[in-house]
Amino acid sequence: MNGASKSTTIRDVAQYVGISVTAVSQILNGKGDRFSDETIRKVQEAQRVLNYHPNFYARGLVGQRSNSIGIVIPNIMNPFFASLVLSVENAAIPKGIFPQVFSVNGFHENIDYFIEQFISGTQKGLILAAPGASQEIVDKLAISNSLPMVLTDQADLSGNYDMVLIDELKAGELIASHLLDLGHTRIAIVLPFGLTLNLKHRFDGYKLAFKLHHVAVPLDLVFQSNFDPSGGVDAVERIVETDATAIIAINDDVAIGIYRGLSAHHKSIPDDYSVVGFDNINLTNYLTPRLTTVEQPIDKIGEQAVQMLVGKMTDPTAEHQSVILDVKLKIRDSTKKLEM
Amino acid sequence: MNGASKSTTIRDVAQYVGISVTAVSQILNGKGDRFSDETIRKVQEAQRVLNYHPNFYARGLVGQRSNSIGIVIPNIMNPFFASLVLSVENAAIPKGIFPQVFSVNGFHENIDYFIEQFISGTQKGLILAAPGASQEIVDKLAISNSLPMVLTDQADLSGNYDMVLIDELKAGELIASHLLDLGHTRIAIVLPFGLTLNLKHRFDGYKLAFKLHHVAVPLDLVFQSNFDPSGGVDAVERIVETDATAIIAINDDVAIGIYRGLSAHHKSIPDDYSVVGFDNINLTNYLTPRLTTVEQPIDKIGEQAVQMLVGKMTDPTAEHQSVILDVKLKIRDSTKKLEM
DNA sequence: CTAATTGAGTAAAACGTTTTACCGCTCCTA
DNA sequence: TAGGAGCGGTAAAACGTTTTACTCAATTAG
Repeated sequence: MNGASKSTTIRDVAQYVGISVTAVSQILNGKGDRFSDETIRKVQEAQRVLNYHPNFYARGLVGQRSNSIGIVIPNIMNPFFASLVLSVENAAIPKGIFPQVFSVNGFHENIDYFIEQFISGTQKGLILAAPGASQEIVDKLAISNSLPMVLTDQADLSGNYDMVLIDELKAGELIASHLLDLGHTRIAIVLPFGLTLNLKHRFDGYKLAFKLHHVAVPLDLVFQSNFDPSGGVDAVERIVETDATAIIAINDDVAIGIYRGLSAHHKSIPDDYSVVGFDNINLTNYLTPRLTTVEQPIDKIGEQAVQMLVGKMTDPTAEHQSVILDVKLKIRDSTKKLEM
Repeated sequence: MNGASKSTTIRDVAQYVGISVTAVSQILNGKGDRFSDETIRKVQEAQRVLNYHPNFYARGLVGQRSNSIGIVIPNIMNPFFASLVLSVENAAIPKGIFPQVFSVNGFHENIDYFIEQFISGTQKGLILAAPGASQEIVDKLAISNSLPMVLTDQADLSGNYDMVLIDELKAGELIASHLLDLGHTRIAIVLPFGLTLNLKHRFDGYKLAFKLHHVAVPLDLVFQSNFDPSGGVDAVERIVETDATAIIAINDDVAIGIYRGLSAHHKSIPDDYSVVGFDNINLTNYLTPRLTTVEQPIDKIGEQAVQMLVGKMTDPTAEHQSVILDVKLKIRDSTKKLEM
């Protein structure tokens, strides 16, 4: 099966130099001050000549620590999660911590496997950004190895976890208020099929804004669809049958689909419909018209998550805490005053 | 430092059940047919009660294999690489192989660290999709641990590697021919700053098409820019100063920037400019107008890469081979006949 | 001249598994 | 009733490190 010849071990280099294994280990780990310069030199040379690389597993086995954290995301194709990964990397790598990405995608059946094989064991901590993950899975991850863990993009009421969240209520209110201020009252809302806790909060924010504006919440204009551009296209098919004049998308990806759907119906944004997205992914600035959307402070999210995780790793007994980050409405060209 | 108490080992389980370590190991690995149902049951229960999880390192140390392969990508934000990851996952996971993503992003300085700590050691093989990676890095990865490796999106002339490539020459020719057939001759070409080998081939394809159409290659219309949407915007600033009537982008991401740039200049696609992308990322179907682009058979790429890697892993002495996959031009709404 | 110190190095335990080779018992078959 | 076959199980080696506790000689201090 394994045709490759055994790779060189520390014993080989010890033998090559004519010295003990201990010495080699110490020297190669920078703890060999007490050895003679001559010996040190010879060991280093031997390492090069023999192309010796310490075995990852052996090393892990003895010193139980690694400096790697994991980040679990549901879908690598969603630009929001891609930026989240990037932001975590930016925060962690300068600290000497190396994140490893676990993109769970469709493979929910395999999450157990991931947990068993990779996450617990190799990772010293975990950032979980899997809004779809069931409580069961979350608990399993946490309990399975008392792994320090930070939840993000995912609220949890149990109080058992550290979390970094955004102010969903405010976000929802900002969006709806903006449209209401522009004179829209018949506002369609495109949601995914299952509402996670944070989306419920956002929805509460919408409702609050309507209440404050003394406008009835247009519950007849709430639509459910997939979480990607295709979902936006679908939703438009139903929305054009109504008297809606504005559309709130659950995220920018869906908004992109909405752009497409409206365009196929020869409807103009923002003349016929105002459209609002969520996340402020890179692309939104490149759409025509530029998309009005809510900016998540994604750099801060990554930074906070890493910081909290490190805290948890150094002191696992610390109290659980959560931070709620602020959001901003980026008003661009996809929304405009309703003309009567 | 480490506040967590020692986690339970296989020995604890064995002791709890009152049985040997061997038995526990076998049973838990599904190789315990020969043990009594009663014992099996007790072991499973003990595993649950004690919350036992095999130690990753110990396991890796003894059976030198893992069933994990690595995939190295330059930039997780680029949808093409995101889909590549997805396609590799789709091909690998059903085979029981679990890919791990190494998104190198800006951290070229750290690639050494990645190699030492994670890639060689834990991974049984590597898919390298890092077109920017220097020959030096590629060689280092390969030599450092005689790691089976497959290159993709990256040609290498040394013949030392397995590769899965696409027919860049044909791709280039298809694009240019399509535009030439539509009557365009003043065709702008947007390239990144450094030309990798595969891009050179593609450029050769462009030139071939011009030659076959007896049209001079418009070398004065070759522009260089960043590899992302911002690059497209920049390029447009320069292109609008010329007499170009069509634009070939290096990839869809850049094409999106071109859309934006042209829109800012109140130019219409395809009336004022025909635009062609590359990659056929998901989004291209959702743009308005829908983008004419070249489809990379991304599912096949992932599948091939995994398959070749597995081959290499089972027989590392096998000859190096490369496969070249076919591409297709997806003609959509962003290109049209030049009106005189 | 003895005792303590330093310098350069080593032996062996430990980490937690998997795997190989065995063991003893009971039951069947010739 | 001897000799295999199952059955249910175990002991111990091996994987490649790091780390702890030594050893031995040479030098220095008193």
